[in-house]
Amino acid sequence: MNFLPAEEQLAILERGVVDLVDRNDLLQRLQQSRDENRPLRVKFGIDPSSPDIHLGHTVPLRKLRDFQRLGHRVIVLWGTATAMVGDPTGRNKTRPALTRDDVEANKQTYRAQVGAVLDVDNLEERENGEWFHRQTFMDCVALASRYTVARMLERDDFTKRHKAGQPISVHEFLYPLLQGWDSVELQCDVEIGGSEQLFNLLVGRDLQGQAGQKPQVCMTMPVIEGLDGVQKMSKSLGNYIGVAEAPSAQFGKLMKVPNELLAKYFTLLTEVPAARYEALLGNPLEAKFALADAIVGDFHGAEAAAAARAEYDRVHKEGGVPDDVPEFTASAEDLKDGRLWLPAALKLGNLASSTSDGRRLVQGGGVRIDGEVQKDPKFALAPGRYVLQVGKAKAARVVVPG
RNA sequence: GGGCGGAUACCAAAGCGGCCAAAUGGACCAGACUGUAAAUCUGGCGGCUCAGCCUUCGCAGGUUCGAAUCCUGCUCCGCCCA
Repeated sequence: MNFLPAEEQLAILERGVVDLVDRNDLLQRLQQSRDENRPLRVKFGIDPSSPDIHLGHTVPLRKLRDFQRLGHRVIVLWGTATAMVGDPTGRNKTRPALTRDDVEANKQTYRAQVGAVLDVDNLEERENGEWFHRQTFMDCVALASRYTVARMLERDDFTKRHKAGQPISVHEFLYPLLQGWDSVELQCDVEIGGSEQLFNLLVGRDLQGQAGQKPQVCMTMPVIEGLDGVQKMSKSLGNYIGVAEAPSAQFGKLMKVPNELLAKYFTLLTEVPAARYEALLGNPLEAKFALADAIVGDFHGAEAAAAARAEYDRVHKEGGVPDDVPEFTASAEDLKDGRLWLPAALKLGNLASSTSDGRRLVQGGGVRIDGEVQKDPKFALAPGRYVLQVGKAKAARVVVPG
């Protein structure tokens, strides 16, 4: 492996980074790694606590890919043990307890999706269950003795909760220690995490130092906001863009990203050089097309991206009907007098959550049949084939049997 | 262990015997305006072929012509003291 000069590597690795503890240390290690022709060990922990990954997760994954491309050793650490503890960072609600089976199942789906960013053939995969599942309670006590309450309380969210009189469970103090211990077990040179993870990453440094290892470099990446532009991207908030989603779905969602977030999305989710996208930002619409092109192209290829764009244009510019409209056929018992009541059709096609909802949408003028607005809630479809649309993005094809 | 307070729709939060499917705000959905987004305005936001009806206000009973509102028990949660 021929490593690039350390400074060049650093320039690539620094893009988009929030915290880097510490920069000089990283530079030196890169230098040393090059001199000794030894790749750095770079850890990223994933708790398989939810089954899907979205663009937010890809931010650190992309950083790992940078490391991977530069010839370093990327370790994906599956938090099979920690997922069961639950990371309290930034949460005000207790996570639902996961079973080992849940964790394993989530891990498998995650894994497939991680491949969308990382070269999975060139990856060290580990699980912290390897060591934590076999340790005893006394090991846990020993680990807990390595850190003080005062230091734990330094963590921002602990401080806040403590001051606000909100409860902090004892096991929540354990989480950073477990995560930090992973770094000791794996002898990491670098650990990557979201910016809210900084404290946890720093605990790893301390524990490594105590264990006689050279403390790891900590690198944190920004947490990206989702489509609402306010809250961090997350599946449960419904403001996410999934890695596994279809090209047209991703494209459509990317076009809904708030303008203010464009620069951030470009930096963190694409490789478009800063000079290029900054020039584009003057025209947010064009910039957004470029963004969607880049990202969809990344996951699905340039051709699929172009097709998604063409479809987007057709639907949004010309008021056309999307491709791949799901089709469903009404059954005899859905019909009344041989016709299908429109609100019922909307419900059947998942365009409305209930017939009441469907009725309201119709009355509100949000429903089109073959492109024509139909505002009569009593309207019923005669036998035939129709395209039903609710708003711009939602559509379904219905077949009413004759 | 003792004392006090609370549980209302997706969230927050009014309501405290009929005028309550339940104020208000946020989120969300649709419409207008924009070829993106934002801002603004409008409508909607339990279910039902719906000018009407049905099921909701932690859970289970009860009092009343009538309960989200009163009573009893239960569950859960928060705060304070120890």
